[in-house]
Amino acid sequence: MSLRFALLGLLSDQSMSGYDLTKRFEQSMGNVWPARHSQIYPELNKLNKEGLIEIVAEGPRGRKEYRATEDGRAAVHHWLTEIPTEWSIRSEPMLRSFFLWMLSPEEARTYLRDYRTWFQQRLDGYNEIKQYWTPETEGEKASRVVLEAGVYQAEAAIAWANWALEQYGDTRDSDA
Amino acid sequence: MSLRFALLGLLSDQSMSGYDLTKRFEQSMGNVWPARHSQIYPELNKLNKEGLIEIVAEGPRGRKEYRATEDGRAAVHHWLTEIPTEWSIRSEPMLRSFFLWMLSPEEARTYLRDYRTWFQQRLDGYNEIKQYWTPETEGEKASRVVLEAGVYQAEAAIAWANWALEQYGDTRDSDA
DNA sequence: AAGGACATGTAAAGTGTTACATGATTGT
DNA sequence: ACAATCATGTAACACTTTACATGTCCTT
Repeated sequence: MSLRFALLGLLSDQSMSGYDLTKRFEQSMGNVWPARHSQIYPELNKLNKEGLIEIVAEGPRGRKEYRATEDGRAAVHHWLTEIPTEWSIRSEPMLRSFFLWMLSPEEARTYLRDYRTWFQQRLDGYNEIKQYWTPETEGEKASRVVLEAGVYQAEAAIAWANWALEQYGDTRDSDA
Repeated sequence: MSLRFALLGLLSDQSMSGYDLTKRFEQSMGNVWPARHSQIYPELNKLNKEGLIEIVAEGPRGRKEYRATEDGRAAVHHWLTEIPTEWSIRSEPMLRSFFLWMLSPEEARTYLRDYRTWFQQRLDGYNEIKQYWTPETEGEKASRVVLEAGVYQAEAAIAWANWALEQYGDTRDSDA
């Protein structure tokens, strides 16, 4: 169900095509809710048939630009306020960490350094965006708040990786 | 693919039945990779047929206790060292946060307070476990390291929620 | 004129959830 | 005896990924 509300929410803020939405998922949105174009396009057609979104413009190459209807925005509001949040998350990096005991200490440290590096790059990317991006729409202002969550999470992930590296016998601070 | 390695990893540390594994997922493992018994039992039968796990004991009510074979442990090692990690995660709470601009400030604050409360309860639970649980097997020692990741992340989530509450006009520190 | 980006779609396979289904054992 | 827990399984449906499929427009 979440994908449809993700699309409705994005189309409540700005009108966009499926192609634009796909890029959005590849960039920011996919960090918390991945989706491919093969899932997005059929869902848009469903939402359109249900009257939750409407076509506001057509462009070259069959491009269709959608925006959420009043019903669509109401559906997002209902979801946010009445439908209980699914709190549990799915994280393969953390799943893998449960099994670090099956690796040699050196292999485990390699994993933890990769983990740290990945989040460090995220963090660098987020800070870059913070520096050069000025949110304009209401949706972008909220995205800016979520971006900050990414910063907090990445910093926590890096701090944990450093702590875990000590547990796995890392004394140096290589690749920090 | 991840579920099979989660099961193989758990059964590399301790022999367990599908029922035991299901409880494991309801407790610790499900925090990072949820799974129900209806997914676990068929996967165990597949792993058994493939020779990656074997039955070590049978008990009352058709209980079957499994453990990973040498091949099974090798499969986990291969996964951890050779198969690239899927870094992106799936988090409905963060997805919802993208759309807080569609709520009234008071509704947004309610969501953020619920968010903070949920992570605070997680954190309390984690600290409780840290206090009374002494890891014994190698797998449990690694789980202890992952538990610490939960602590870091919950603390970061709470810190972010407090920051976000300020953005959404919260001055008091209610429900902290 | 050619390559890359734009643009949309479907089909098949794989993964995950909910609901259905059954029965044995243990503790009170 | 009854209730709770233990214990396993399947079926239908929903969601997600990968692969297939097609064609247009823009820039150099």
